[in-house]
Amino acid sequence: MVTLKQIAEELGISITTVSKALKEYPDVSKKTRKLVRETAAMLNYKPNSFAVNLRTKESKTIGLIIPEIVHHFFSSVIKGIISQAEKKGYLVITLQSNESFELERKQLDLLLSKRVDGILISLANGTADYKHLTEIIEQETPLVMFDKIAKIIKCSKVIIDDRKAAYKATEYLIKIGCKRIAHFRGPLLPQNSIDRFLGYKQALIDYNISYDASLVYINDCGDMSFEEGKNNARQLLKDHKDVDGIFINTDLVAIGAMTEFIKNGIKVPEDISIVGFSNWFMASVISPSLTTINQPGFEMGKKAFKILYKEIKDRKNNKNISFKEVVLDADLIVRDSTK
Amino acid sequence: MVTLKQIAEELGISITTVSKALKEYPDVSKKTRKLVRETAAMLNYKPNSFAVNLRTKESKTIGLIIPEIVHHFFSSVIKGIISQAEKKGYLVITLQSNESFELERKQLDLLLSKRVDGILISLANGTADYKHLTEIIEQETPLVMFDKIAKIIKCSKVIIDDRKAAYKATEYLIKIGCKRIAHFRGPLLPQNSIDRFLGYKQALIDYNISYDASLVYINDCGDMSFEEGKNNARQLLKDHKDVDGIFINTDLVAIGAMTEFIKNGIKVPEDISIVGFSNWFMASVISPSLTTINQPGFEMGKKAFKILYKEIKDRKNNKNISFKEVVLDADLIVRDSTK
DNA sequence: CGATTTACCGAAAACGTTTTCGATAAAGAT
DNA sequence: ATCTTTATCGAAAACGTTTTCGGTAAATCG
Repeated sequence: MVTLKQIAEELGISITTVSKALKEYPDVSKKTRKLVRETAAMLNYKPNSFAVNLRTKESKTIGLIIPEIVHHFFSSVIKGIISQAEKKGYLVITLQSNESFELERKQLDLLLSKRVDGILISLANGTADYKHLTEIIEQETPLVMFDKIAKIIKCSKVIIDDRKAAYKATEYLIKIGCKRIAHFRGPLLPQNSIDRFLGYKQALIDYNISYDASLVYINDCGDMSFEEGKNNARQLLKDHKDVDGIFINTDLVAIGAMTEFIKNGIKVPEDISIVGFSNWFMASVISPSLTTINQPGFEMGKKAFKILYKEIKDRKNNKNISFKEVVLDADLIVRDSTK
Repeated sequence: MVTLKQIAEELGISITTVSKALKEYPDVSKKTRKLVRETAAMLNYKPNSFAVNLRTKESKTIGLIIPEIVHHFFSSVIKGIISQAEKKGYLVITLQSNESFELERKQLDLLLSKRVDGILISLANGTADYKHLTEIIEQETPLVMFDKIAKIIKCSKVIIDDRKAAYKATEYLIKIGCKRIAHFRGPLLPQNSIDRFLGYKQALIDYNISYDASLVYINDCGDMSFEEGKNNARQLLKDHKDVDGIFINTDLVAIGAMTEFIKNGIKVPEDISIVGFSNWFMASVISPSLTTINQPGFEMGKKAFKILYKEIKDRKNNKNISFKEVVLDADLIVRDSTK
């Protein structure tokens, strides 16, 4: 591997001058600058990033922790982050927490010891203790959270308004005439599930429909989502034959449920209207196509990186940083699963 | 950030001894070793990886280039790679080529200038020029290719036997009694599409069914896969009403096609048997469930990293490395879309 | 008791860059 | 001719490790 030293020796000048020539310093003559550039190109010189990192104390690398890679929404986010990072000359190291708090903490430690310039994270479902996050902030490593966040933590965040989106979904069901509306919700812990549930509940209340806890079914939204959807649908048919609308936490669960309804001779949307959540691409493709909330993963990833980038830059220039909280639009997309 | 120097000063000993104590060198007494460990823990010392990298000339980081992140198969591969890399203390930087040759080359350059310890790559569809790959090998950076590979390049590879798998799929259609078997193939370039087509053709020949080029339809397998499946199915119904079996390059296309058949009153599998490729998780979930070839993405990722890891280690110890070519099993999974 | 081994420690070089600060020579000003 | 400015360059320190190579003191041996 060719170094500055070798270029310097080749030309009989100092390392300093070579370095400066390559970095457009004003105190090196046009002639030597040209000369240096040419021989650098000739020798196929590439700066040793290890040395640059050590010297400049930054690696132009950020860390990313997500709960699960094999997931349409999260892989969209990753794509958004990487595409935006690339534009700014940053690379991204991806790790996954597998929805485990312990792993999440470990991965965070890993990233810190690698001294990434900043960290993007979407929390695991189980994360309720935030010490590992506050430590990062105290260490002055820029941190921005997205989608699955902890509201208490003082850092930038980019999210959708889950509550509002759920409200919109439920409100739509009400407006098309549904009287008895069930909800398949996610796990008890992540804020998103809670917010979606609260949005659902609020809409009912605002439109004078009494809230009935027995109409709320829980699922994990894990690997077995589709099956869970089917199971919940089956159970619902037993418990409440009068339900005419369901707002479901996740598209895949919704599709599972819809499949089960159709299999049992229940017509969608004639007998039951269904609204999902995510706008997973299969939602537009199945039959009947699924009315759902669009969760803009790609945009979320882009925005999250942009904010992180600004914080990294500001920190570098000793500007005081102010935390941002961006709420992305999550629109209702009406399709054929609602009448 | 606390350094070796600070620990040394705290204890009134040399940096050397601190470093050695932390790394279990034999020539430091139990007492000082204990002392050093304790104060290091107390001060929350973390080695500066930039300095370590520079000194040891390795970053414990590998690069990964894939054509597309938002894709079930590839995200499974990523997951396999990351999970395995983590076990060995490696982090992975992910980039995507977006199926563009130009981008692929650029990303490769990026990784090289970051001096990753090794590179994993799955080629873009358009890649036909391999200079950028041979350059890496000449630079002695370990490289292993997976799934979408270039056979000519001298490096380790992990793949499935696309041809054999396609043969199995087609053979199965023949054995269950299909007489007129169509094929929806992928683009002309990547070796996988070619091999799957060749496997299809070979099976026909071996079982004395004449190959009819008009029964082969092409699709891009891009974002519009589902639509392509529908379109091809529609076209097939116009052109060849006598077809009773189809082997389709990708599950999503297959599902699109199946949807279209069912919509037009063609019964699957009674009228037409369909075999897909990938074993995308929706394949088991739709109705009728899809017979398909299982493409083991997670295992492929794990295996690819394992091989890369060995090459990195061998290179470090100046052992001569021998390239491996691992062919993973890709079994036929029989479900309800074939009679 | 002298010689040799053993146990423990530290000085210093090296990795390759960036950046500060001085030095020199040429050019310009008076 | 002297003084000041400008243009151009390089020495050297620093970033924080790792590792080689001696060196000293204590322990062991004959």
